[in-house]
Order: sequence, then structure tokens, then C-alpha cells
Amino acid sequence: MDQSVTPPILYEWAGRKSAKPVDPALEALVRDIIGKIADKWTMLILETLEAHGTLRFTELGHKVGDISQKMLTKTLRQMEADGLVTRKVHPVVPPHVDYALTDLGRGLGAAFCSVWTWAETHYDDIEKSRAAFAARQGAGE
Amino acid sequence: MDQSVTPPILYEWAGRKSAKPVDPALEALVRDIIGKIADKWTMLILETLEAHGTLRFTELGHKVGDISQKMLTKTLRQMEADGLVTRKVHPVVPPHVDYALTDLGRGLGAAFCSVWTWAETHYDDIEKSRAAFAARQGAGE
DNA sequence: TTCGATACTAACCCAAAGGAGAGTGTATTT
DNA sequence: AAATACACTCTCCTTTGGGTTAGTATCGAA
Repeated sequence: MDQSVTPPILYEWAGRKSAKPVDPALEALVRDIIGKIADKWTMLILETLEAHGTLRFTELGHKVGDISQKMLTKTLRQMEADGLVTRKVHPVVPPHVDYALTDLGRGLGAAFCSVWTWAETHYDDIEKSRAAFAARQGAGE
Repeated sequence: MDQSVTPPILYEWAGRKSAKPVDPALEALVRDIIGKIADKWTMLILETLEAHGTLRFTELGHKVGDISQKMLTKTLRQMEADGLVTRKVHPVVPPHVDYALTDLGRGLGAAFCSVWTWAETHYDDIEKSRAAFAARQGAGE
């Protein structure tokens, strides 16, 4: 896609979003954050911590489901860096590490909650759409 | 417990859990949906269509930003299959294809709106957290 | 006759995501 | 003495994401 010239203007928001002025620099920033956060594992971990409160590493892994240790560690680190979770190490043997949401993380969890609800409400619509789409493709519309 | 022949197995990581009395099939489904829509390009396209209404392919690409035709096509097809967007082909030359959100898509857009607002509100907190985290790592806490 | 416009698809390639499995450190338990 | 527990880290490997370039079809304009 040709993006050699990107004029910073010509965004006419239908007034439906926040009343903030459309600053392209800010928009790029927000876009970057969305890009980082709109991630499967981040969302799943967020959801799990929101539902169960403070959890230890292994415990969290089991509750999230089919996540590998590698991805759990990596995603947790990113979330810690972004200030979404706290990581509390108890210097004991065997190791004990507690993960919990920060206020920021809880805020995102609350925001994302509506998406989760949407998915629960409309999964059957999506299934139907997929079936219809597959049929359309198969039949050679 | 047979330990004479047992190789050093440390984890059985693939075990399924059931924390909540939720139908596991439904949970897997919702999880799958979240996994599919919690995607950078899907969110960005959704946002763009929500803000601008009906758009043509190239137009949409420009407004979304740095997206390649390949990803635009691919994401759009997935969204069409999931029933989030409609694809209307006008059989003219040169080709003319209109993309617009469905009710389902608009619903998801509305749900995701709060996440977008959260990102706008807290991007500076995230920046600060990242800086603090980097400093913590660099200084060897 | 050649060009340009549009919305793609196909082929190629590289980088990142992500899974599997083994290794680490040490105090307590067997 | 050996196993165990926990929270990792490291290496190896496959899959997916995603960019780039080229090509296609067709009509009207130059």
C-alpha cells in the first residue's frame, strides 16, 4: 500500500467518539497501544486475573487454559511492563510469585468486558454467518 | 507411582481445567471468537468503517493506514465470514466494491469503543510504566 | 494501441509467534 | 541419596503473519 505521503488531516469523526481533538501523533500512539493490547493471550490472561484475583504462575497457566509456559511468561512480562499486572516475588524455596491486576489492568478489563459480553451474546450469529459464508463459497455464488 | 523407568517429567501442562460451571464447548467457542477478533487489523478496520461508513477497498486501505493489500483482503474476508462486514460488488469496469459494517459489526465496534477510550485515556500511564519498567530492568533492581 | 483505473490473487520470502522438551537452583521431604 | 516443588530460561522446530512484486480482467480515454 502506498503510504509515502500521509496528510495529517481529513479525518471527519462522526462525533460518536470522545470529544478529543484528532491529533495524528496521539492517534498513532493509541493505535500502537491497541495493536499491542489487542492480543489473544493478553486478553485471556486479563480475563482470568479479573475473574480469580491474585494467582501464582502455574495456577494462572492452568486457569488460562492451553497456554505454554513460554507464552505465559512472555505475555506476563509485557503486561508488567505496560503496568497492567504486578509481579510479586516471595524469596522462598520453592519460588512463589504472585500475579495480580493493577488499577490500570482492572480498567482495561472493565473496558474489555463489553467485548467479552458481545462475544457471548453473538457467538451463534457468528457461527451462522460462517456457515452461510462457507455455503456461499462452496456453491460458487 | 512407577519411578524406575520414568524420565524426568516436570510438568503436565496440557491439562484442561474447569473453574467455572460454564459449558466447555461454549467457552471454547467464545475463546475462539476472542482469539479471532482480538486482532490488530480487525480492530483497526472495524474502527475505520465505524468512523467513515461505507468505503471502497482502496479507500479503506488508505484510511486504515499502513496495511498491505494482502492483509486488508485477508482480514476483510475473515470479517465477512464472521458477519461483521458486508461486501457489495458492483459489476462494473473498473471494479467497484463497497464495504460496510453489519449490525453485528457495529455492535462489536460499540463494545470495543470503551477499550479505545481506555487507550486514549491511559496511554500516558502506559508510557510511564514502560519507562519505569525499563529503568528497573536496566538498573538491576 | 497503449494506458490507467480497481480489486483483487499468486508466488516468494523473511520475521515473529508459539509449541515441545530439557535444564536450573535449592530447601524440604521421602 | 534421591525426588519434589515452582517459576522460570534456553534451545530447537514448525506455523503463521505479513510485506513485496507481479499478474489479471475489462472498458473507456488518450
